[in-house]
Amino acid sequence: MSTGKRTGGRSAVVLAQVRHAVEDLVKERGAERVTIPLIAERAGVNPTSIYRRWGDLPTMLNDIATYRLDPDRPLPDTGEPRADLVAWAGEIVEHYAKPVNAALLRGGAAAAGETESDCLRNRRAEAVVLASRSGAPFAADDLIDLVISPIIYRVIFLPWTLTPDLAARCVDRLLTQRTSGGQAAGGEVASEA
Amino acid sequence: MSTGKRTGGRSAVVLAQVRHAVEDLVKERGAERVTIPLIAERAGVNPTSIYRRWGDLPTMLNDIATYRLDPDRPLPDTGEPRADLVAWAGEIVEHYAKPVNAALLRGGAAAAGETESDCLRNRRAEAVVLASRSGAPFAADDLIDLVISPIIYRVIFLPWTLTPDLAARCVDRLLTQRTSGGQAAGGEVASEA
DNA sequence: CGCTTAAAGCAAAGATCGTTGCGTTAGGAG
DNA sequence: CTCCTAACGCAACGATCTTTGCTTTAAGCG
Repeated sequence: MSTGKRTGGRSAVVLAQVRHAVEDLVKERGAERVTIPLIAERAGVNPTSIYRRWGDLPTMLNDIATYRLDPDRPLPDTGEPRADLVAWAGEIVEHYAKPVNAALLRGGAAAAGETESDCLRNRRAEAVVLASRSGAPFAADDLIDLVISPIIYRVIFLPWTLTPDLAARCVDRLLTQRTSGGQAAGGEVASEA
Repeated sequence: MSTGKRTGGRSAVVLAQVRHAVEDLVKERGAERVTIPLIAERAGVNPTSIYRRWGDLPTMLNDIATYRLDPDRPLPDTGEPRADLVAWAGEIVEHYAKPVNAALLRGGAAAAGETESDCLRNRRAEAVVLASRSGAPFAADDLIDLVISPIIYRVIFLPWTLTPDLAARCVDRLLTQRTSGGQAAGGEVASEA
């Protein structure tokens, strides 16, 4: 009885149905107008199952928003830094350009705050990895301020301004900045990775 | 009967009490765990009044988050661009460094999306003004990407990394960036101002 | 100082949500 | 194949939340 948890079969099906329903409803009504009974009905699942698995709505939204883009997808690593960064940032833009994922992110934002376990923590962990590659002329904090932040801000508040070139624009700003003083300030933020 | 609306006296008092209650409760329970009856009780006001005035919770949260920092506060204008920008950005950082306002912002984020009437629209309008001052070597979009975004991102997801020098760091990045190609790309975003 | 009516209070009915106890289904190990 | 039990379904209850019709208060105007 190694784990005791059940991962396959019915559980997995229910989970998939619930995720699907959440995405649908969040897309068409906004994260704030979604309720658990609503999701359960759409998913063809009993509300009790949802309550037992997640406890409450913010938790569920944050959870689903977190594991949507990646379990352990590999970071681009062609040896060409700029290309890798653009590819990475582009993935994020592309992902959140879909209204479903944007709405989920907004829901996750509402649940963020005190704790570090918000739905973007994986992204920050990736930033730390990218910034620590040998020769990277920027710190993880720069990646957060210059690449992640603009993308996420636009996703949440100005989704209609998301363009395919946003990733490249941000990366270029990052790489052409004078590494003034800084670079020693990195890693203080996402130290959990 | 010029307007028909009532702005003074009791209405104003109720409004103030409600705002106060919302801020209290959002601070101590998080925007996601606040309900209208709860607010009404804390404010010493009848729930019906709130339902009638705002309709529902997301609307109210967004509304209160919007008009908290400024009706028509004047933008810094000393003639010294860098100082003005740092003062402006500093106001924003200082404002959202208070947990109350950060929590409200998260609630507003959840309600944002399709429409432009989110709780940061006034900030973007200010960015347009600042970018259009004669001689400003940046566009409104740069101000959004390099100053507003990093601040807001940290407020929502990494509030404990908000430091007093953040404003200056962002402004310096803005002013030392090579105005590469760009500067013609401004104003497409917050044209409502 | 009265009139008009926007906005708040009150109370009760209706809808929705979240919890809990118990029976049923089916994953996983032996 | 069989047993054990994690996870789901069902049903009923209690606790909120939301709406609605009516009454009361007081802002703004003549």
